[in-house]
Amino acid sequence: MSLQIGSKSSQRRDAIIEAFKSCASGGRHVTVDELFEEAKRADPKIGYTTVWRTLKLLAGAGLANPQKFNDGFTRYEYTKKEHHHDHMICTKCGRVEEFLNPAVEKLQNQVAKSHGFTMVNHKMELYGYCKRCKCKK
Amino acid sequence: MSLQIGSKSSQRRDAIIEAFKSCASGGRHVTVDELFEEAKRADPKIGYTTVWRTLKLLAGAGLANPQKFNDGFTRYEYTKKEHHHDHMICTKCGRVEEFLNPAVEKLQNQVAKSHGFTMVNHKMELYGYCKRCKCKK
DNA sequence: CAAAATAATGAAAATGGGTTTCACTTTCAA
DNA sequence: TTGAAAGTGAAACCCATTTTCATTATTTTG
Repeated sequence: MSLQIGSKSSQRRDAIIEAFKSCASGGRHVTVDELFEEAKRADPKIGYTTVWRTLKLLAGAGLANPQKFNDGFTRYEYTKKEHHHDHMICTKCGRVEEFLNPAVEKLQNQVAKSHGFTMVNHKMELYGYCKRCKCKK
Repeated sequence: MSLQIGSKSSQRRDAIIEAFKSCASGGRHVTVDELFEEAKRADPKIGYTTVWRTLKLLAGAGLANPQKFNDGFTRYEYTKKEHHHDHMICTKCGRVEEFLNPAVEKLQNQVAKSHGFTMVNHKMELYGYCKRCKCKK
């Protein structure tokens, strides 16, 4: 039930991972602080550093994916799935939606190739107003 | 000859803008520090803060475009041209190449629309090895 | 042209997210 | 049981960015 990451188990770490899973399962992209707040509800003694370290560990293990958008914060998404995807970020409410468009992916490869560029990675972000916010505006 | 930005002219500012133009004209994406170094060659008394402020002013005036890639630095590109473009970043030598692919742009709009998203802005970055670095690897 | 008003400047300090340190605690294997 | 190894958290550190403030340069005004 507890994800083995280091060589020793730890209730705190488990709690953080649990919190991360429940917090980020809906596809949410959480910041360290957000997860810290969430984890404190399970155990108020948990410190920021441990949350940060746990996210690093998860990222190292391929279970969390760090993303940097334009607001300066590093956000982590839960990656049970391994498939690549891109992001749509609502600049009003902060909502992040994921999407994957094979045609875009293919085009990116073509563009890279035509420039003699060996692409190992890429990133695409659409900024604007999500379905909900576009009305309220 | 000197770009009027504030309400008073300033030799320092002019020198910084000159440096930026020569520095970034080749399409280079310069950091504040890089421009600072360059500007000091024109006038050693120029301070970092003034360079930073001038870049802010230029950005506000639409003459410089701030970009954040994955290395933590803000880079400014010179925008005489208003057209949008995306970036290919070599993770080895740091070289940044610009490109624009109309098909990609069109697809991005389609993707956004199909998600009920009103896109006001977007960003695409390809990370990998540029023509030069791919061989040396 | 002198003096007052206003803008620009740069050194230094503050900010803030991220990362490391270190003394202390917990876990686990022998 | 016990001590070596891993985990923890508070505090310190890092470092690009931003703000502050006393000083300097430029412009305006009398």
